[in-house]
Amino acid sequence: MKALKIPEATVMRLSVYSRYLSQIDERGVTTISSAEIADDVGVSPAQVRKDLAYFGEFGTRGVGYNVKDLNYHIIKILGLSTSWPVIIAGAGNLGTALSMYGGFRDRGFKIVAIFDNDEAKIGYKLNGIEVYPMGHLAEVVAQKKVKIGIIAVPAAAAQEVADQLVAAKVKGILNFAPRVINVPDSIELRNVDLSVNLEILTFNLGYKRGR
Amino acid sequence: MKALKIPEATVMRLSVYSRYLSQIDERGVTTISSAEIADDVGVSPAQVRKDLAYFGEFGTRGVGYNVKDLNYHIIKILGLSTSWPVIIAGAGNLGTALSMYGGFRDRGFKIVAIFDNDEAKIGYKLNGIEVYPMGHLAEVVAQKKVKIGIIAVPAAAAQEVADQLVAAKVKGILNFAPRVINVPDSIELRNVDLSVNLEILTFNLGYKRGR
DNA sequence: GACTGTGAAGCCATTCACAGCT
DNA sequence: AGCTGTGAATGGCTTCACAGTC
Repeated sequence: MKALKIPEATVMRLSVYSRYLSQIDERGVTTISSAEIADDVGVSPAQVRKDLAYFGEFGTRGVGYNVKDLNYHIIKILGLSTSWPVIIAGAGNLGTALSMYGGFRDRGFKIVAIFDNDEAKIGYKLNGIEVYPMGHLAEVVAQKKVKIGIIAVPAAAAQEVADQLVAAKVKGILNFAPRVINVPDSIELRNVDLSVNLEILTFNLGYKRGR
Repeated sequence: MKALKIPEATVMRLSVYSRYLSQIDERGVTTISSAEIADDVGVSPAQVRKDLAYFGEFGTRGVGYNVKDLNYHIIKILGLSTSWPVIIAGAGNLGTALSMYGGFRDRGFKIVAIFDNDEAKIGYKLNGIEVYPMGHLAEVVAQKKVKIGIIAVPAAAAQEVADQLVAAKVKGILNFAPRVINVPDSIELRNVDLSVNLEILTFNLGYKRGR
């Protein structure tokens, strides 16, 4: 149970399991089996058990898992036991939507500031979060101990903003701009290209007729 | 070149290659090698060639690939040669952001309608796209020959909206609500959970110190 | 000489199947 | 009896290495 290499797919599923456990916890379910989890989130029962086995033993043989307890452990594994301050670069539609997105808040992320170059937007509050000029980025990151930055600017500005985030010493970047950006290896970069997902959909619709 | 099983990872990368090729095409680059593509998008050269090999031979040995030509073929493979009419369920922040997202339009997707239950929003135009009441969903889908629906409603309403999309006979659904939803096997469903991506980031920040 | 296309090898993730608990 | 935890087997994706072509 040491820090072996954890497949990224496993981490992704843990995140999904956790949200699922929160759901059923709200409904008052106290115990659940790997088979039920698997069924509801769409994976195999062995997969669920293997994923958890990377991190320890959380179940009871013959019984299953305690919902609250398992969720607590997964949240801890994912590093979500403490709240993460996050900033968003770009106060356009996507940046605004992300700043109001409940799914972040529910999971321990707190958007502490938004940055934009548009004079007209600066100083205003979006959903209670102040919009600062891009020039203040490094200052706010340092002051609020921000480790994660979200890029929600147009593709053309993405690399420049990424450079500023790196200079401001964030540790991780979530990039929503549909552009390949470069950062040092020491920075965790994840790209969320929204149209990639639509394109996989169109590919599948056209291609796998016989499944 | 029959319809073998294509790895989803391959399709995802093709989408990325295509966007990358569009980028360098704009800069006037006419020829490119698998090594350069690989380097810039962050995969191995052999990977690039294998991905393309599933669909044919698009390069010239000793030379490389013609940028425009290769991009044309990938776009065709992804099913993007013709424009896809798409609808969005949910006129909240996320729905609005998605309706204005340039990344969709650039790739051949056309948002033709938005649906919401909020009386106040109905009839208005968001970025030139009319907002209809949810009740009109099936009608608009049929009339505009919509094959793809995007779910951008709160988690609590996601399953109900999914059911309506299925009833309206869309073929594919892109779900942005952070909730597990169920649809018949014949429907292509893809989930984009925005916080999953942040959570993989926090996991990596906490876990893989020694990489 | 340079770079693609591809069988073979290697590696990693998922599934199987059963021992181990409760 | 039921369900977890896990070594072994399987399957699939990625990398290697080189033959083929320009």
